[in-house]
Amino acid sequence: MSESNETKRPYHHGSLKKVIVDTALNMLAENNGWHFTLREVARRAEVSHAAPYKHFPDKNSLLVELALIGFDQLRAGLLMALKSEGMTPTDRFFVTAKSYINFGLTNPSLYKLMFSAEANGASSQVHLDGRAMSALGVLLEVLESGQNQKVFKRGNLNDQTAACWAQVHGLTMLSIDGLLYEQKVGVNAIDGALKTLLEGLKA
Amino acid sequence: MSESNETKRPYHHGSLKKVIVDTALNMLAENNGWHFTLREVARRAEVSHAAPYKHFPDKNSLLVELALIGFDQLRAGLLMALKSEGMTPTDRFFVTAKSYINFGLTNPSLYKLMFSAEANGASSQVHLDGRAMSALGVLLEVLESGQNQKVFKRGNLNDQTAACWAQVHGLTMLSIDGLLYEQKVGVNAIDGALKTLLEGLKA
DNA sequence: CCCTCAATGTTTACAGTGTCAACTATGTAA
DNA sequence: TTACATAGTTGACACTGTAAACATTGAGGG
Repeated sequence: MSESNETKRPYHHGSLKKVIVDTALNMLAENNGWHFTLREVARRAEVSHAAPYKHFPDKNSLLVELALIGFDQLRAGLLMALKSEGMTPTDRFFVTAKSYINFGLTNPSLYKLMFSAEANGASSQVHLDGRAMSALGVLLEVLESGQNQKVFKRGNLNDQTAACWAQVHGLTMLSIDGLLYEQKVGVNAIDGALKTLLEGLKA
Repeated sequence: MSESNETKRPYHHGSLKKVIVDTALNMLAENNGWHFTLREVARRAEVSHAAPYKHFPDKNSLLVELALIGFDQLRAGLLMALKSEGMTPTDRFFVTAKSYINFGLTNPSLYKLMFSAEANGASSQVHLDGRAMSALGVLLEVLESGQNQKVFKRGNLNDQTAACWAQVHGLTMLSIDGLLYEQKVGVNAIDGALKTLLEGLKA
C-alpha cells in the first residue's frame, strides 16, 4: 500500500535541495532544538538517508544554510518593524530590540542554531557573511540616526552597538531557555532591562 | 603489556564518581565544547564504557552535575574579585562584570554547558538550584549596595539585574563564540558595552 | 534517433554513540 | 561463613553521520 497507488515521485526529485531545506526549517519550527538528525530530514522528505549528501557535503553545510536563512528572516523582521514613519529614536530602539527578541522567541531553535558555534563549524564564516552582518546593520543604523538626531549620546557608536547587541542577544538567549525567572528578575524583565540600557544611551 | 606490571586498580574503584566528574571537567577544559562522549570519559578513566551508569542514570545527569560545579566556581570567582576593600559601586560593577565574563572566557565549554537548555534537560531545575541562584545573587548584591550608596539609580532592582545579567551573559556568549568582530563593534567591545550600560545605572 | 555521461537518486557498510540487560567480583553485615 | 547490595564488565541494540558502490534518468552530441 506504500506508493503503488500514490502519485509516484520520479526518480529525480527535481527540487530536493529546496525540499530538504524546507523540511529542516519545519523541524526547527517544532522547537526541539537544532539537533535533528539528517536521516530524519531525509525520512520526512521521503528520500533515502543518503540523498541529502548529493546536495550538501555534510550535515554542517545544511545547518549553515539554515542559519543564513535565519539571518535573512531576522533582518526582514527588523526592517518590517521599523517601517512605520514618525518614530522617535527611542521608539525605534524599543521596536528594534523587541522585534529582535521576538524573532528569537518565535524561532528559538533557529535562533540558537544561528548563534551556535558548534553548528556553524569550527572555522565558521557565517557571522561574517553579508546576510548576517546586515541584520546587525539594522541595529547600527538605528543607533546612528539616534545620535544624529542628538537623542542618543554622541560618541563611540561601536560601544553602543556592542551594548545593545549583547543586551538583546543575552535577553533572547535567557528568555528562550526560560531563565528569566520571576524570582530573579521580576515579571517584565525584558522591558525593564531595555529601559535600563536606554538610560545609558540617551544624551 | 597492558596492566600486569602496573599497579592494578582493585575491581571496586572506590572513587569512580569523583574520577568521572574530574575527567569530564578536564575534557571541558580542553575547549572542545561540552559534546564529549560518555564513552570517552570512561576510556580516560580507564573503566568500561558502561561503568559511569553505576553513578549517573544517564549522560545528562553528569552534565547537570558539571553545570552546578560551574556555578560554584563562577560564584567563587565573583566573590574573590570583590574581596578587596574600598571599591566604589562603579568599581564593583566593573569588577564583577569583568570577572563574570572572564570566567566564561576561561571556561568556555563549561560556561556554555551551564547555559545549555539541551544539556540541562528539558525540565531543567539547574538554574533554580541554590548553587546557580547564588551566583546571580552576587551581582544583585552589587547593584543593591550601589543603590543604597545612591550611586546607582534607585528604583527597580529587578530591571537593573536583568539588564546587567543579560549584558554580561550576552557579552560572554558572543565573545566565547568569537563574534565580537572588530568590524562590527570595534576593538574593545566588552569595556565599551559595560561603560554604556553603566551610564544607564548611574543616578 | 541513439548513446553516452553527468547528475542525482538508492543500497549497503562501517565505526561510533547512549543505553540496557546479563553477568561478575567484592566488601560488608547477619 | 554466607548472603547480599554495590559497583564493576561484557555484549547487544537501535541509532547516527558518512563513504563507497550501484542504479536510474534527463540532456546533449554523433
